[in-house]
Amino acid sequence: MQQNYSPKDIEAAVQQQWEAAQTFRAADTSDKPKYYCLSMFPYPSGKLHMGHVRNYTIGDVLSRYHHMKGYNVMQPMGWDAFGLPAENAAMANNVPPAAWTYSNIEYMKQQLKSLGLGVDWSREVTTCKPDYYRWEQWLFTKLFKKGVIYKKTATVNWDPVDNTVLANEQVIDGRGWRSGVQVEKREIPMYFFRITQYADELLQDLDGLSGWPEQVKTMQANWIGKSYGVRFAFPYELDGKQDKLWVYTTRADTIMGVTFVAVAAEHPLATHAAKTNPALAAFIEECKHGGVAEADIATMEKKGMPTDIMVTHPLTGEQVPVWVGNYVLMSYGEGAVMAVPAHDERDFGFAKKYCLPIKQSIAVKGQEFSDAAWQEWYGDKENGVCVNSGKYDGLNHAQAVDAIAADLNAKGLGEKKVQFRLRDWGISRQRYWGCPIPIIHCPSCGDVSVPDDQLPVKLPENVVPDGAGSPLAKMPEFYECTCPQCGGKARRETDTMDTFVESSWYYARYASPQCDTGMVDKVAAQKWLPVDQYIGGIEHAILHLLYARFFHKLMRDEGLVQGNEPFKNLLTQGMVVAPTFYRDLEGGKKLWINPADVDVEVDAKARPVGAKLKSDGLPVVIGGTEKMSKSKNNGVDPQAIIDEYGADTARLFMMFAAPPDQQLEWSDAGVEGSFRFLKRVWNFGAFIQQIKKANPQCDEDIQKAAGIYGKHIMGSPSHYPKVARREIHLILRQANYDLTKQQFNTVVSAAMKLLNTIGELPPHGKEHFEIILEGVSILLRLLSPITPHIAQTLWKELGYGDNILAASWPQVDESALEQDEIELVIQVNGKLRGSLRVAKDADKATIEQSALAHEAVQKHLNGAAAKKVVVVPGRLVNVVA
RNA sequence: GCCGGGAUGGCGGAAUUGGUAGACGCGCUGGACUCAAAAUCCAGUUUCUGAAAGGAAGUGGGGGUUCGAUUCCCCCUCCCGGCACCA
Repeated sequence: MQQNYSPKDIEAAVQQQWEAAQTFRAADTSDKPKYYCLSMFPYPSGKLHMGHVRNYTIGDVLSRYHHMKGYNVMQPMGWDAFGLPAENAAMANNVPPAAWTYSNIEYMKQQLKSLGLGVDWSREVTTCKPDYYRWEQWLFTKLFKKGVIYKKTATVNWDPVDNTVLANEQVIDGRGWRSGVQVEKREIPMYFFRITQYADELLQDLDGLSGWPEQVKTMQANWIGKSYGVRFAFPYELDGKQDKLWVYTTRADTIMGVTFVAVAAEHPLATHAAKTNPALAAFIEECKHGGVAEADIATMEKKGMPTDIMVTHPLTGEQVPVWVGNYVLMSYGEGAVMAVPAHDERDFGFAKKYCLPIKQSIAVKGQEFSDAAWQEWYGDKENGVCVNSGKYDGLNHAQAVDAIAADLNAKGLGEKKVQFRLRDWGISRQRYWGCPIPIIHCPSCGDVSVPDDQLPVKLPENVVPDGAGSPLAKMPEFYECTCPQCGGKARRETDTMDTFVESSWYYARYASPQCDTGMVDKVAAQKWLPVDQYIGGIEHAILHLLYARFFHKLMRDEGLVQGNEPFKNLLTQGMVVAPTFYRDLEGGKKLWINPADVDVEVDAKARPVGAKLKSDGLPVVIGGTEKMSKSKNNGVDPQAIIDEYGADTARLFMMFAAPPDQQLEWSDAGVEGSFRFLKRVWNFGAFIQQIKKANPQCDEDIQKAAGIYGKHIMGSPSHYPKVARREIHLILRQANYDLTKQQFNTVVSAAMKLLNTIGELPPHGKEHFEIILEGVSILLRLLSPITPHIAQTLWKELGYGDNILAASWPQVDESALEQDEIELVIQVNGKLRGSLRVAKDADKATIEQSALAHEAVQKHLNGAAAKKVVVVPGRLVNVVA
């Protein structure tokens, strides 16, 4: 065993042992219970970032912990390989996305291996390879025939200069990122997954996901947004024809307060009115400008313009004006809304702006209705009752909705309706680097899905896109084809699928990654699914996780998988953040400087007072602490950390710096602290080995061997063996408890305390030495999932066994925890005033008496009698003066 | 704007879920070792007050419940994630 801790040597050696022994091959047949541990697979962007390191370390810790607990663990890895960045890189470097992607995968795979992850690489999955996406195409054709996939138009961001559809990310302040020109909304045909058909099930099944964080379930439930309301119509006559304008509302009780109706710019009524109204036509044109992102639409200034169309209020018969509003979305609900300024915040603002009438129809007892008071109770569902509402006066929310829905129903103008906020999932993308949609457009047969025997529809891999629409649409050799039904000339669909489709089912593919007879091997899927533990960033809380849950249900309904949910337990990890530094440049721009190139100056109390660039010694501005990103140049390259300190240090720091679900702040000093701890572990191991080389059966030899080192490694001989052993097992108990909570930062704390404790017990003789050996064996096993290389090396070197992964997980010896006397805290009026030692089984009366007799209590009572004494067994006594 | 989180010493964080606030680590200060530095080890380190013993304040801000609140309730501020074509 080397005297000095050299992670480079031991990590490479241990990784070779694992590889040679195929330690992490997951057995399809095993007597042990299975544990499928899945981390969200990476997008192969080029190199690993800290977020990856954090994600995969958490997964590896859980995998190794369960391995040692006796589970048959499967931890697979793969590549979410289709996506927009590959096209951007292709354009920048003139390399086909395929070549760029494959070379990134090659490099990142080496990086993942150097982290020492216990991954079963024989199950690797790459989504841009035909053997993967062919099954996605196969499922598409099944669902298309079933009607779960259908075609309709949808609104996209259109760049009128580059003539291309833009992703929301490519729209900056309403302008195309390359052209700089204002983007427009455009309607194009797309294929949709009918996810709304599963809305109720997706909502209800959240209740069964006890292993998911509440916040994620709440977000998903709100996203699905089930609401109970009323769909009803305003009849109208236009050009001599009778028609109805439909709206949906959850506040039918306010229907008597309607003073106008607002429709989307794309609504047929708006289009009709604009024909004879140039100003309105111009406004509608203006509404087309800007992106489609909901956040932009929700925060933009609410604007509107009247049409000359009037519709009839379904209950009062009054004439109500129709306005066009830029905040009404055609794609949501009916594309039209009733407006009740008195009882809706947005309508109120709109009515004030355009001087539209405000008609109160709800009142809250004891409260005056006025503009000033308005915000307090305008929409009060709980306490409000109808007023100025004729026959509905005095009814509360629920009663009024019932009565109004019944009356609308009787007139044939409406009914109660459950509605979801969730919209169907549009998956067509006008991009090259994605999975081709397996549809053929035939002039006589229409849209025909590609037959099984013609799958996969392969994506050509040698193409460099040019940023002006999909290159596939310019490749006759790709799109020219014959109709599978009539054999006539036809055109292949050139759109590709949303990359969320690939990531919605990869977890199932890992069960049988090489299966070439189906999407999954049903037996293997049944064995491994559901995923026992899924780990990934909180940013995926809604979209990815909802789509994957939806896909699981689709696959279930195809008979491919069993069970209703794909992920039993979910851990959402926080982001990795770092400080930012910059200098102001001309034109308001900023030059972002990497933290590694900056020296921070601190005052006597270690508060940062300024920062200087290392290279020129001149000041830089200290920015905020933000998510590591290229744009803020505050990323720390994990490879540099691994090269300098080793994977174990990187992993240890990641686990120690913050609980897994919270944001993690990068700190160079913290990394050094982690490294220091591992050095101390190593040095202590070397020390123990020295003693063991003497005769460990003999007290004198142990003492002599300890003497060789001059002194024991740390601390003073302050501990009696019984106290030390109790401490060791108390620490272990805490660590085991924290592991069940998946709170790894305190598990690391426990390991540090453990080393401190055993380091303070000098090996003066056999009894002490045996406790130290027990403590070391617990320490190494606690560390093993987190820092596997050093733990394995010391485990073997110190003669505990050949393979620490085969060792059992340490158990608390309850008998070591027992003690005769316990210490109670004494409070007076809830404030700490002293402590009291009592027998562990002392009764309340005795404790009360001793507490009242306590010097500090006497002092604070100042001669008066205690009003009350609260005794919390095993914890404290509170005397109320 | 809507939905979901978060805020505790100079810093990252802990507090077994209503019972000793600040575990563990970083940083800083002092000391040992050294010709010196690094490394390592030892001691101290919430703030104010005090020579000390002690006392007081204190978990983003304001209110409330309780013998007792970082923890529960109400209101507010700031920061972060998501918002359907980034992944």
